[in-house]
Formats: sequence, structure tokens, C-alpha cells
Amino acid sequence: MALLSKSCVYGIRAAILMAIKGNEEFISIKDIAKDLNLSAHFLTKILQQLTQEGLLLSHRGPKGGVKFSREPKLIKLIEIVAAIDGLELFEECALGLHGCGTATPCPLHEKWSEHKLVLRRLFETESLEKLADNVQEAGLRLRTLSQLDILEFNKNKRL
Amino acid sequence: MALLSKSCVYGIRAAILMAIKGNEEFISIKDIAKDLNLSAHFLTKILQQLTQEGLLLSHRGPKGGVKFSREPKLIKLIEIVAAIDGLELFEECALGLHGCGTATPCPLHEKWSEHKLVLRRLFETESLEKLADNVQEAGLRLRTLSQLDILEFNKNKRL
DNA sequence: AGTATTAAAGACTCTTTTATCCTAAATTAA
DNA sequence: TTAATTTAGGATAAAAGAGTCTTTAATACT
Ligand code: SF4
Ligand code: SF4
Repeated sequence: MALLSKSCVYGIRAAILMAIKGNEEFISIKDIAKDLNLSAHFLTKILQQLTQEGLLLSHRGPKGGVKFSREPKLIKLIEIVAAIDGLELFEECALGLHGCGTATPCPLHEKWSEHKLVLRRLFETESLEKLADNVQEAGLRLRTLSQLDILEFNKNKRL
Repeated sequence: MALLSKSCVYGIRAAILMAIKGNEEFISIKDIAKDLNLSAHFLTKILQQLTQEGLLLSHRGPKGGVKFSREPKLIKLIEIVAAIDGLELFEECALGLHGCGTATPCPLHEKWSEHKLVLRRLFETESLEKLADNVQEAGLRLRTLSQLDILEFNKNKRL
């Protein structure tokens, strides 16, 4: 199990890429998909969710694409996670018990609920812009790697 | 996305139940499944993984069942997670990038790798016995709830 | 020896996630 | 107005996860 679904990871990567490109004009999803080495159709579906949540604005036709509805600086990672995976991760019990109540807490309750909060803060704190800066500084590596890429990487041990 | 797969959660619940029952004799999987309100066949599959990892001993035939290969006191939660879900959660990047290297870290690297460690320590620290005690003190609630149970719960708002 | 009990193993089904493909609707530009 | 471009949306397919069912093998008890 990964922490986030693949869709969510792709969504985050796309958002970081968009933040890097700035938010001046609409960016075509096809271009983003090409940069990330993803299927454009698939990415379209994912970004649709962000559009429906009001995080992105979209525009059809030539010169169309998507852009953030507000400054990337103000958009936190958790907003993207919430739109795609939901907030379950930060709100549910690690043991998956329903009918939670602090009156009769299940095992792990204390430690996990404390931890959930820390995790949540992490995603609430990180803004897209900060991540974008970080990517640029360190040398971008957002691209989904194909099998060939991985072979290449293993040969070169740097990418 | 949940933190742990359902199989893993079931495995942990079963293990806690077993720890509560003590480790004197083999416990029948059918009985555990009944207590947890799970399919016995399904639980068998899950516990098989723990047996194959050497965490449990199994024995067929009448009076057969499973028991821990060592004291529940010594068994940490992470061992069960490792056997069922693997350690990916504690070892992989939150953004799912391959070819990780601290030389050219991807965004989130610092925060997430720090956090991964905390999460790992949490699972490394909690022993089955401690959880079992906790369950008993607070009033056991390991049972998987059926839809009927949930209705019932919502009526009573306590379980 | 024979029967009942129990885990192991594998075939199979159902659901969810991931991914692809095709068509429709909106929009721009010529 | 026509053609090209681009997101939206639905149908479908493939893969993984969750769960069921049947058969087999081991074991204990009579
Ligand atoms: S008691 Fe705590 S850990 Fe258990 S379900 Fe409730 S919040 Fe989650
Ligand atoms: S750079 Fe850090 S976060 Fe990125 S893949 Fe490597 S370990 Fe994971």
C-alpha cells in the first residue's frame, strides 16, 4: 500500500509542473501529460476532478487548457489530496474500525490520532509553490519513468 | 486510500485477538473469524502469510489452528504489516518517483523521509501484547461490523 | 481403520483502481 | 462558416485487491 493513490500522485506532479510554468495562461493537458510521460486522456480525467473541486479553471478549444483558480502560492498539497483521494487518510482509524468513539477507544487510538494530525499538518503546510521551487533548485524529476527510462537510469545512476 | 490494506487490518485484528487469548494452545482460524465477523477462508489466506513468514505456527486437524511462534509480547505490529503489505509504506517516496537519490531529491523529500521514520517507529514500538491489554481495558471492539451492526450502532450510538 | 476436524492450496467471482479509446461540446482562428 | 484544437464524458479493457468456494492433505479421536 502506498500512502496516496496513483491518480493522486499524478495530480500532485501535474500541479507542481503547472506551478513551475506559472499561472499566466491556460496550459494544455496534453503538454503536461507529455512532460510527465502519462496518457493525456488519463491525466485529463484526474485534472477534471481538480476542476470540479474549483481548484483549477479549464478552457476548451485552441489556447485552452487548465490553470489554477488562485495563486499556486496559496494552494496547499492537502487540497489536491482531498479532491482526488479524499481526507480519509487523515481522518480514519488505522485499524479501520467503524463507530469510533473516544469513550471506548480502539487500540492504537492515542498514538495514531496524534500521528494523523502530524501527517495532516505536513500536507496542510506544503504549498505548491514551495514544492515547485524545490523541484527547480534540485533539478526536476517529475517524469513518470518508463521501463526504458529505468534501464537507462540504472546504467547511468543519475537522471 | 487507507494507510493499510484490508487484509493487513484483518491480520492485525486477528493477531490482537490471539494475543488476548494467550498463546498456550493452537487457536482455530474458524473461531477467530467468527469473533471478527470475517469469512474463515479469507482469514485463513491472510494468516497463511503470517505462517509463511514464520510469525505463526500452524497445525492441521482437530485441536489444530495457529499460534505465535514466539511470545506475543515480543511481536511488534510492523512484523505483521511487513508480512502482509510489505514495508513499501515506510520506504517509498510519497510522490512515487523511482530512482530516488538524496543527491537530487524530489520535492517533499526532507519532510516526508523524516515523517516516514516516525511512522515506522510507531509500528516498530507497538507490541501485540500492549495492544491486547489496551483492547481489554477499554472494552474490545475488534469485530468487523456488518451493515446490520452499523444500523444498530447508529441507533444506540454506543457499542 | 474410519471419521471428523482443521489448515493449505487453488480456482473462481466481484469490486475497485488504473488506463485506453472514442465521441461530443466548446472555442479559436483562418 | 469551416477546420483545427482542446476539455468533457462515457464505454470499455486490463490489473490488482477483496472475497468465496471446492478440493486436498494432515491430524486427532474413536
Ligand atoms: S477509537 Fe481512535 S483509532 Fe479507533 S476508530 Fe476511533 S479514532 Fe480511530
Ligand atoms: S528524493 Fe526523497 S522523496 Fe524523492 S524518491 Fe527519493 S527518498 Fe523519496
